[in-house]
Amino acid sequence: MAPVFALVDCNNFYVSCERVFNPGLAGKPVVVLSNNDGCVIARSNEAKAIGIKMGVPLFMVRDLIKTHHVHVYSSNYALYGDMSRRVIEVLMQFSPDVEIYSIDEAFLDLAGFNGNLADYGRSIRATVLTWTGIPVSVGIAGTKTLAKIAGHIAKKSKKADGVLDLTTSSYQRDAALAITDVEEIWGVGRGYAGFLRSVGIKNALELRDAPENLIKKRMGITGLRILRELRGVSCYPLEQGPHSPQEITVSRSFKHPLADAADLSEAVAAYTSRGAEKLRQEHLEANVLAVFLLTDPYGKKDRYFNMKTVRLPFATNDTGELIGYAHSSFDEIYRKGFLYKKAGVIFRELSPDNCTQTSLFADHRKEKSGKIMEAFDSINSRFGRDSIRYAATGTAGDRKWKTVFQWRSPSYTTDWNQLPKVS
DNA sequence: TCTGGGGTCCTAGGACCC
DNA sequence: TCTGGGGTCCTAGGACCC
Repeated sequence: MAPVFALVDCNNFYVSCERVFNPGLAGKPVVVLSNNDGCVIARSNEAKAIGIKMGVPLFMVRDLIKTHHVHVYSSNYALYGDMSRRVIEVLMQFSPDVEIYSIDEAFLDLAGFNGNLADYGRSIRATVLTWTGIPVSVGIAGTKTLAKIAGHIAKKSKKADGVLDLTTSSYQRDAALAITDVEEIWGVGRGYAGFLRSVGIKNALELRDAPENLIKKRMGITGLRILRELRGVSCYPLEQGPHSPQEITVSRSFKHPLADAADLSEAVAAYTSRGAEKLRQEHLEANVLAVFLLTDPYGKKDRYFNMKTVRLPFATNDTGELIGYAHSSFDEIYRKGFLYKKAGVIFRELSPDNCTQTSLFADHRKEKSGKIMEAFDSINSRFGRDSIRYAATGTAGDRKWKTVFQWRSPSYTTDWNQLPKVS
């Protein structure tokens, strides 16, 4: 059976989430910002039309925002994560095989579907909108790369109105490829686009018809796969089921740079603690831990970056143990005299937390740690994150490294105290 | 004079994604 | 003054081994 993929992509997802709970934002320019309200990471169509670019630092568009009365929100990941889960739930009703690709995108396997695919796509779009309030676009094709292209056109084209099926006509498929610039192709970023343009390949149609060896030479196996997917040969199957991460990172920039080891080691402890929670959530343990520190990468002078990686004597997800190792690593890379802008912790070589055979000593240690961590997590899940935490993550009221969210909307769906009020 | 070759593992860096 | 966070995969090169 020939594969058929539908890509369902939430339009301007974070902005759409804000609009669900604040309908007054409809038709108005809206942006959502990154951590510390640093950059614009989501824009409504109106904000795009004004010329606010993706990823632009807030201070560079202050004037635009003021003159056009743009509504500004800090990011609220608790809200977006919950809305994403709701969208996925709806999609599950349309196919038993759904791959959650990112917070705002999913692939559906529609290979077994008998009927009009475009109609089915329109039904998906209408249902998601009714049940969650989130507008989506749907692209349907024989490979994931072609489905991405279909989705992209579905979103922009007035005629498509949110849904495009490229499985029915090769004429239509070629037309879609011809209007897709190389930089819009999934897997082609700035580097590859520069190369492709330098050899005269400007759009997806020209890439599809390019010689394999030319592409292979400069873009490796990745390039070859893109080319084949454009030709309709599916190279990326639907990936389903519980996926286990290869690594877990927790890192943050600081609103204001930090110099003191005391502040930085608090931040490192807090990131380690958050990372350990993620490990336990995934039922994983880390065998390797890395800590890194860096100064302002945009700064001209006194730049510093360092990372220390250590292999742990036992795989663990115990917060206290991990903080101990993280602090030793931190001590090795911290240098007095620099202004640090960011710190982070990475866990690697993750193994399942159930079946590690170690030693008698380790088994005893693990049993104790497991019970403590279980209690720790259940308290925080019941009373909110950080209801209890390790003293190493800071006890003073002013933890200088804390991320700033000046314009955060309430967590309408995940916090009893912040439910929307109807009056 | 003539100085191998292949495999594996690890790491760093590049490129890309949302 | 003010510039996010968290991932994946691939490749090249070095170390090491036989």
